Amino acid sequence: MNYWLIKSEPHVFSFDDLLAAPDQTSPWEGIRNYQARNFMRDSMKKGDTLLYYHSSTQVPGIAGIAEVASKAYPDPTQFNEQSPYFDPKASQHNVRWVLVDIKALRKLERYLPLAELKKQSTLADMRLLQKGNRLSIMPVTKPEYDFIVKLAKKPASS
DNA sequence: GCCAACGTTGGC
DNA sequence: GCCAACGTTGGC
Repeated sequence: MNYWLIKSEPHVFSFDDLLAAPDQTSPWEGIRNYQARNFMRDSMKKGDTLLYYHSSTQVPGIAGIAEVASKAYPDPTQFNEQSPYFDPKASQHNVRWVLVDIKALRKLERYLPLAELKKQSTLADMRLLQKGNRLSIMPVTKPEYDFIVKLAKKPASS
């Protein structure tokens, strides 16, 4: 069982949107970064646990817990000229991008802002918090995951 | 295969 | 909107 953090811009697709989707499941479209793609293609397994992170928003942070609901398969938006994720260099015979389905499990007891995560010495080595990190999918260690779940159960400290 | 130019991400 | 950091592209 692996743990991952995935980033989404909430104005595009928030954790609440995922909760509201049929069966709380949705294809996770539009990943156009090779490192992130390779994680999905090579390392993600159905049933892996996901921390759902909101980026590019007023208060970035972790909103909820989801799981991988399928293995990787071709992202159909790469073939769709109408899609913002269209990739002219991709074709049915030359699949460039894959995706996995994700399923919302539950919201965290409270939203965990990035600023609060940064204050946790336990998380000092977390990939999310490293300078210049731009990956939209990144591995999370089990200790990091456990700590974050526990942190969400505590009231926010001022 | 180098690397400059350009594009994107994402916090602030 | 700014800008640092990083990724991608393409000429050579």
